[in-house]
Amino acid sequence: MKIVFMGTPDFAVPCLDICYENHEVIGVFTQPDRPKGRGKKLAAPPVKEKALKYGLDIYQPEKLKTPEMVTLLKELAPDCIVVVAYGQLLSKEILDIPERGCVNVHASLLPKYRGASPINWCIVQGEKETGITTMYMDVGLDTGDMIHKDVVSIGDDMSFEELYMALLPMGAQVLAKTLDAIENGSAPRIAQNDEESSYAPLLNKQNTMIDWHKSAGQIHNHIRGLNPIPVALTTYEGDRIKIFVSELTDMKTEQTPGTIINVSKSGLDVATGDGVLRLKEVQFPNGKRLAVSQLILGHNIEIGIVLGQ
RNA sequence: CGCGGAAUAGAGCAGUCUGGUAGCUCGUCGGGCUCAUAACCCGAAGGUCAUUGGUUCAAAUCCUUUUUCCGCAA
Repeated sequence: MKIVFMGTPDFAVPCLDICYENHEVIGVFTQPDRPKGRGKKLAAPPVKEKALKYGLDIYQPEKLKTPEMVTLLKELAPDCIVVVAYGQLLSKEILDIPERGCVNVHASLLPKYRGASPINWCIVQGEKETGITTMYMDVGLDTGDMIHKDVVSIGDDMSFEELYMALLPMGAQVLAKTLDAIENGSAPRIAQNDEESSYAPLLNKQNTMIDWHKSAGQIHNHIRGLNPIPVALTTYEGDRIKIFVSELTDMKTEQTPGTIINVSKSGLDVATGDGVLRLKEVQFPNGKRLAVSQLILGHNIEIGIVLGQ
């Protein structure tokens, strides 16, 4: 099939590989280069880097919903448009262009966790399993009819990073299966049950701060679901510190939530709204990400200090 | 040149403001204690104080060049 591929971050790259290997990619759409990092350096999205290696035609429109882009896509005349974490919505006009429809790869078991950060939210909410869903796109946000679904289980201490690495190749596998089915006309159309849907909003600075009044289990999920991006935050004596890894304990306490009740090589034991959570890996300002056993060699962490104040 | 911070032993840090003997906690090595140990005791090795130039009798410390790293903001 002739495919137009739309995608931007790392997660979309293996999907581009699959399209390139099994089909004819006649155009790649990705977000424009943006100033990134500390200086102001212009950085190309990962999908663009890979498309350049393949020598594919690259388009980076600021806005996709323009008459020029619609005309361009009509001229390209793809059989199918594949969208993976592109970052822009497609209008009805564009959705109607490819004869075999527009396919989206989404990193959750739809209709749950529609939206921008499904992988993070699955862990934060303590889900036991998640997966990849492919669907025919419609004008809604991740609301189209589903095609294929693959499931992966989530371990109790699995971090976002680990789950992400598991889903990365899976996305490409499911996409490959889906494209084959579309090509030979055997792709199902399974409507989503909106009653069961939930939404995974983009994570921002507001919801990365740890609320120590929650239970140890909830905070543990929060920390591992945000590790390493965008990472759970709290404060220590006014300094913002990042928390990467935590561990559940059997301990109980009546201390104010956030209070450091013990410091050892094993970690920082912190009181929560329900139970005690042991912090294993943290990062202080100007410092590197450190295991607590390393941290306490040079930092004097005082018992009794209350985090998050 | 978006804003700010940092670079000191293998690791994590103090010392810099106020220039004057290179320090702490770990780790490593040797020895001791112990039924034994990641525990405890004694001892040792290990630094061109990131880099360039300057000021000074004297620079980790003050001024300056470059590089790298971190946080914020995007």
